[in-house]
Amino acid sequence: MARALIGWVLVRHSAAGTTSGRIVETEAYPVGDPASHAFRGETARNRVMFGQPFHAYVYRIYGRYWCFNVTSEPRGVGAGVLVRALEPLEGIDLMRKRRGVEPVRLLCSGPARLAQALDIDRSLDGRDLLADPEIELLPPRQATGPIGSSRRIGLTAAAHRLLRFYERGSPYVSGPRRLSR
DNA sequence: AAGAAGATTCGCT
DNA sequence: GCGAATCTTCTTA
Repeated sequence: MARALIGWVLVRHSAAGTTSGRIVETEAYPVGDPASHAFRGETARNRVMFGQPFHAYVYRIYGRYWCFNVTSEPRGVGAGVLVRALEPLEGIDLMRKRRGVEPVRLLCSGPARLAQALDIDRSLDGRDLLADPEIELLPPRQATGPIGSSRRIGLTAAAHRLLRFYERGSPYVSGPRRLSR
């Protein structure tokens, strides 16, 4: 599913306006993965991961940022996909205002950056991404380019597995340019 | 009740 | 490349 989500469009409707972007980078956190928040069972934080698929799992990281995930398994099974980067589509000036930076390439190229650009926080945790009025996930509108995979970023546990997926050559992928090749 | 670690980003060297 | 920022969550005592 992490691979399949490349090219889908994440749309955020808020009072300030609409922002959206094409998903160009994801990471999978499957069942049995020691790096997954769901690995040690259900808790107050990760409870959404054990609910229905295609719902938003939003958590705080390092005390200052938010990360957005798409749940991926049926009720009772804890797993999800971290959305790591978007190619900005709508609301670019609003994203600039929220992020405090100008270059389009820096607006959504990282999990916490895209959450800030789309004003995603804990209030969206648990939302149905196929039916919610404020945040929605739409199928690809255009052809998706070739997809690459690599080890995941920033992890200590199970870092060797090829569970990161990205659109090859996209300038909107997180990290240094080599990560998009 | 206290402490350590964390799916990151940014600024400075 | 390195360290700080900053706080929630989970683990251990």
